[in-house]
Amino acid sequence: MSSGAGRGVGLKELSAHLGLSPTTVSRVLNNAGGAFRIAPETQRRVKQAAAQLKYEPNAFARGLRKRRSFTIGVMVPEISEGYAATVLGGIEDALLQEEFFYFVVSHRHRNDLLQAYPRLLLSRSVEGIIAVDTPVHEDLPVPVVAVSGHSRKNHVVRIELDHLTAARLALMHLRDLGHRHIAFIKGQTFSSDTRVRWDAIRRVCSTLGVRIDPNLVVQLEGTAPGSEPGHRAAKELLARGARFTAIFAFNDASAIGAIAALHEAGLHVPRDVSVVGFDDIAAAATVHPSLTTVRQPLREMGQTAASNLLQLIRSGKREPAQASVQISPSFVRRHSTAKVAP
Amino acid sequence: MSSGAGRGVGLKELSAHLGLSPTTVSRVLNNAGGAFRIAPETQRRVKQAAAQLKYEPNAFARGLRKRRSFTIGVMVPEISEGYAATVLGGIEDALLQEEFFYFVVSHRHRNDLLQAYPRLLLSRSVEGIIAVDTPVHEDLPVPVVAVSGHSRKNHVVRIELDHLTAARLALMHLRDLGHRHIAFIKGQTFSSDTRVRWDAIRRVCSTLGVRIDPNLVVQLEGTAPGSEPGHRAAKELLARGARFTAIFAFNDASAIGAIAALHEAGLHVPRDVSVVGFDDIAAAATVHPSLTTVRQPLREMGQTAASNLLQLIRSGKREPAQASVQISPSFVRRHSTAKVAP
DNA sequence: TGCGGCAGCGCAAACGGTTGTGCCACTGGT
DNA sequence: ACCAGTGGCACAACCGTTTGCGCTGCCGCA
Repeated sequence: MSSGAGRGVGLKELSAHLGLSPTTVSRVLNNAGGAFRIAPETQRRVKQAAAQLKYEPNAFARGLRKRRSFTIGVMVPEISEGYAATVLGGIEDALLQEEFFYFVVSHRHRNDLLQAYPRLLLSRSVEGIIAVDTPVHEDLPVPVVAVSGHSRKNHVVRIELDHLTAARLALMHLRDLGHRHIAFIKGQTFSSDTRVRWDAIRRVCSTLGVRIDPNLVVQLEGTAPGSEPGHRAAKELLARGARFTAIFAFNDASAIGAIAALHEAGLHVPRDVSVVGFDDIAAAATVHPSLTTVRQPLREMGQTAASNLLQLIRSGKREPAQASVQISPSFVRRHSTAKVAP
Repeated sequence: MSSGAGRGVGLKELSAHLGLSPTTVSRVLNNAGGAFRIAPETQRRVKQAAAQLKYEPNAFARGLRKRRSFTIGVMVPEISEGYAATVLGGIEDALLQEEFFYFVVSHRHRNDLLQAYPRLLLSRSVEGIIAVDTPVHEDLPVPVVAVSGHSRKNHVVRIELDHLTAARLALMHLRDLGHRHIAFIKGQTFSSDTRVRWDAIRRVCSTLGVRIDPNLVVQLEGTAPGSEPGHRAAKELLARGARFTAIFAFNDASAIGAIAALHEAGLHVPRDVSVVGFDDIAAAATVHPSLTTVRQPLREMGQTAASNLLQLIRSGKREPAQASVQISPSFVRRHSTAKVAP
């Protein structure tokens, strides 16, 4: 009854208990002690009492007054998918040591949610937003960092893979193994990485002198998750009858589907056809044969996104120092690629 | 300049724009209109202006006054792992239609974080907590729902798989295929499901008349993620030299590792040995041979957890109506099991 | 004409902290 | 003995919404 009906002790109770004003207690606990000349002995008493009574400042009141929430919002297509979850892991790494929390929302490509969520997040007073593989339409009053979202907005920092290096890693590997007839599985049109990754492949191919046969290029179709679209794409490739000794797939899931299709056609991987994936998802190491792939350091991309956002928040400026941060892919050689048969 | 330095319009600006008091506007927007006799025409004007000026109430001020946050906290071991991410997807399904947001924290089995996070979440005024595969030590002043957390706390609602049915599905399948010598891979001691799942297996075995040979029981060891612990466990099993025709693994990851070990030993799956996994992770469908497994409906478990928590929050009582909610597993038959050779 | 009643709205005090400014007492210099 | 300077703390306004209560008219009834 004495300490009120609310949960925990408030600044009122604490200061009454100490015989001080809320002002003084607040100043001590916020370390305004230096600037505001509170007696060292008083500071000691205050801190001790706060610890003893387990005082926790009310986040609402503090946020209201200071106009800070120490919270950011993260928009992802779907949290349950490995891509987003891994990036979130990296985001969390960077945030929690700075005492920041985050809200996550999955828009599932629904347009109404894509419109509504930024506003809802803002009404929750987030201090910044990270958009993971998500387009940002509106101009927002807080800093925004995009991971793999190729937004044209010029005040949005983009964290993106160095696709040129990625393409080079895969294609040089295949070239060094002797492959000359390489087939490509492009991503679905709605996927934000499709275009930029394909552009990179074309540029690297022309640099390396690798010819791209239009007859050896297929595209993933449909929104089905997993390996099914890749399976279909590879079947179409086989149906065309053109000769090829290697496939560079858009991602690991489609590479796995392609391998299944090759097996069904009586072809052996990697003896008859080598396959290179992209992403290095968990399954890449466990499928048979294990997948040679270009690894996207998703966790690191999340970390980079979060620390960049925190920097923008601290600086108080919405305008970033640099509009884009490139992340380097690495190459994971496993057992789905081999020297081309003589 | 006119609308203030703050972000977005506030109740002040909106009411000034309308020539009304903040009181009236607030009442209309909160639908206290019926009780508080606001003219229908006025209500219309208010709502229209609010929509037009994109007014969003400040969550801090509202939370401060109403002592509600419309936010819950979710504790998981590690957000980037598929298990947690899938459960989170279900949680989100149930929360967002109720206008609730959630904070996620990953404790990574670190004891200091396990202690600190509940307090931190509370200081953010969460109205409830969902603990996913996470022990809850303290007695918290908000409702708590545990997913696969074998907590003894009696005021915590547990959402748990019906392990008895799960064991029955797998063991009846193996029995019907003719298997009599079944090996078991138990989970790591720190995993919360290990004990309860093993208990279920023992009970079902005795019901079905299946003998458990202690020499055919091994245990996962180490915190390494992925299939490595299962690989080691299966090697030990083989080293013991006892005859078996099937393995029931603790989870899909260890089943995949076990299959690799069997292959290395020159055994064919499923011709020589059948393998049943648990969970139905994404990789289960893509490994070779694809994995017969007991599917845990993780997303549904997340949904159930969230809607139960919301109910507790609404009721204002911390004490649940029922201490435990059982979720039914299903059985996914793929290609890692076959009839025992005659 | 007087008055009760109600429809329609506003006043001001919360909620729990932070912060610009002011007040008091003491100290030391001259 | 007087005043300036400073150390140590408190006053009160403020952040943006909600909410108990009260105020103003106008209408109807006697």
